[in-house]
Amino acid sequence: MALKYSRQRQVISDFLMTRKDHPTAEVVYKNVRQEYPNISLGTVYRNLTLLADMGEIQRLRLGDGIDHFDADTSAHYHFVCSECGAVTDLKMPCMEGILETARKDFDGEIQGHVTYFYGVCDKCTKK
Amino acid sequence: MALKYSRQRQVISDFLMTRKDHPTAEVVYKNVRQEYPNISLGTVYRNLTLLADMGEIQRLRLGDGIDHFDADTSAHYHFVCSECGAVTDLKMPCMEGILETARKDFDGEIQGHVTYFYGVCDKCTKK
DNA sequence: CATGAAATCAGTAATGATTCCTATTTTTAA
DNA sequence: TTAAAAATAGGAATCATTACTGATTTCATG
Repeated sequence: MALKYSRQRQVISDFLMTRKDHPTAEVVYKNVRQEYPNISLGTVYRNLTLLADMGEIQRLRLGDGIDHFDADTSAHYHFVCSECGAVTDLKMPCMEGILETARKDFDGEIQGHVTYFYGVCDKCTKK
Repeated sequence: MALKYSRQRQVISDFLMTRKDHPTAEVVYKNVRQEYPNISLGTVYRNLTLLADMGEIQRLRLGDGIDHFDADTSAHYHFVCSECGAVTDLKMPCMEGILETARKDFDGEIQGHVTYFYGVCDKCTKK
């Protein structure tokens, strides 16, 4: 049960910290493999899940059916381009009080919320 | 290209209107099959997609990796129970101005947003 | 009413992201 | 040093969904 060090996990974590485009497991795999050719896709998935469970990274589910990962674990919102699929950070502040609003008239425990925005990104607009 | 009537699509649409629990394609399939035993799962998927594209129903992506469908196409928010997976409507008003906030400091066109809440539902809290 | 082109269907195969399995290798506490 | 626990590579399995195909249904037009 105790977590042991693993070179692979370190490399995955390091890689994710260099990226701000919220890559998928597949993208992580392809990139990490350049430095670590023998790593397997299963290992990438397992470690991404581990890191997310530990709270060291964030798993993003943005409606495209593919999980994206973000080394920035602070609360912030994302934008997804409907054309190219690019995911970018938004600079808007986290909505305070939204949970309070949701809790009104609701039986049960609301713990959090997920919000993301969609549309056409800058690059795709100019095409 | 012109849409033609189909009994199957009618039955699927009718069924969805009777439900307020946002069923998945599989659940729609199992229920519709009681009235229409020969319908195939592919037909259910195709028609749910068709209805969603026409704007007659809503496709919900709530982070559990399975699409849910909602005959209520008005803008409203949902709650997902992390324990039992149940999806329920929230009575809170749609957040106005959230798009305006998001558009600040962003190049590109923001068209909409997706928000859902998660936690433990009333029933699961009491177990 | 007849008819034929287009849409839809049932059934099944294929896809794609993700998870599971197993024999082997790595980590690390004692 | 060593042995138990954790992690790995590689591949098989899973599961939601989509694609394919030959047969059936719909419906505008004659």
